[in-house]
Amino acid sequence: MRVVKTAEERKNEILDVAEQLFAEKGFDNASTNDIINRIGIARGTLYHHFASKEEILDAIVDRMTRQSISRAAAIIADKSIPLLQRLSSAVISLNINTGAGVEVFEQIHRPQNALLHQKMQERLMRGVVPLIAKLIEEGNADGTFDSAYPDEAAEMIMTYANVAFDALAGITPEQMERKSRAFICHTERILGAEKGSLDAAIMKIFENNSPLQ
Amino acid sequence: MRVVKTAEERKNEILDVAEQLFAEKGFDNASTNDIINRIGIARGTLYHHFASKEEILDAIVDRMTRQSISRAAAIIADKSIPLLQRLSSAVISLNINTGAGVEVFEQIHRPQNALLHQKMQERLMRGVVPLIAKLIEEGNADGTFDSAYPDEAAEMIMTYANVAFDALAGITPEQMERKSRAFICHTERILGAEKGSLDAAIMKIFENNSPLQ
DNA sequence: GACCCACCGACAGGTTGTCGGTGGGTCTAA
DNA sequence: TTAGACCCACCGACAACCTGTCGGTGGGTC
Repeated sequence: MRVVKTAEERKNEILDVAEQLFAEKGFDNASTNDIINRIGIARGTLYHHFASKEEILDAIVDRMTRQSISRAAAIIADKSIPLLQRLSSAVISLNINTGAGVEVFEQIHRPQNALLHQKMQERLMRGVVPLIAKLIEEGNADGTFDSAYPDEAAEMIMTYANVAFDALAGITPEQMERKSRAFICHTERILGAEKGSLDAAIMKIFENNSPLQ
Repeated sequence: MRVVKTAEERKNEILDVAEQLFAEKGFDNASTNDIINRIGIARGTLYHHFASKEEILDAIVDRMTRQSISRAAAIIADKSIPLLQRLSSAVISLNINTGAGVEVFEQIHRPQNALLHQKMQERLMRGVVPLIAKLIEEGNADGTFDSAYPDEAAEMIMTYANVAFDALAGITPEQMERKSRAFICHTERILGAEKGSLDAAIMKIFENNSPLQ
């Protein structure tokens, strides 16, 4: 029996299942047959809504990053929060949670998902770096920071955050602690912030019970 | 007429052609048929020497990175060269030339080669970061640097160098200049080196006519 | 009752990896 | 010096997938 849905409804259904499958098996190993079988639609239906498998991937990346970026943008724009706390919250929000569930997020970093990972990183970077750079300029103006290269500083900080806090598999809490401390220290230095100032801001975030969103 | 070669000879032949093809068309778009046709061997021959297409990719990554890493290691170990110059030379040598020709190197960053790129980066990082970290410790001891986290500092610097100096396509010389200056400035800050000290060291390298090797 | 568009599924043309068999080169023994 | 045995690089047909195409169909709406 043929089930008809609106294009948008069906598209989202396809993206949901594809996201699941790409996370489970990797982009290369998950086939379009897997997708249509799990949904129960025909081959032609899938290709009626998406021109190619890669277009499905792009749509997923779009969906996943859009949410993260707009959340970070909201944090950054909220001038009622102290500058250093806005910076920390934004960076943390991007790396703790990328919009999807944790299992999905964990699987992204397997070699089979290199393409997905690269596309997500590129998209995230393109969206967030300019926002962070603005924040750094704000800090330059009020004396919190002393950075001659706000854009490049933002790029370096975000790049490292993205890459370094990727492969968390099999890391001990002590290693994680050290890694985080090092990241904070280096970020302070890059921005020319007072030593310990960022660290203090982060502490304050975690004192409030809602570190994110 | 059947041509017989030693296993090693044939393996290298396969890797040479595969490297060419992956660079030309990308890992996904270059098929094993392309490889065997260009060489003029049968399907079975290729799979007699390599268990899978991915194993071929791994072997190529291995070959390409091994050379770069050992060159950087040689520079770093040469204590007759001033510390700051060793650091600069090593980092530059890794990013200017990754062992292969320029055309090959340029193609690595296209989306189709995400897997190759990721594998190369991981391998390069794993090989080089410990060496740079040792160098930083050396600088800590003699007062050139002041770094509480040598490993993480090395990781951050190398990560950014790898990622940032990847997508050079369509960048103007001015942008490149600015990007490089920013990178040098941030590296000095991360390492706690005196301002301008790294910059001076790099200038000296380029005064001698042989900046690399 | 006509029209639109989501849906269908067979099919073409490609892919990777397998497997039983073959023959060139070498080593040994008569 | 020659005959034979053996090893292993080589072969190519084949199975089992894969992605993307296309002419056709029917449910819902106007």
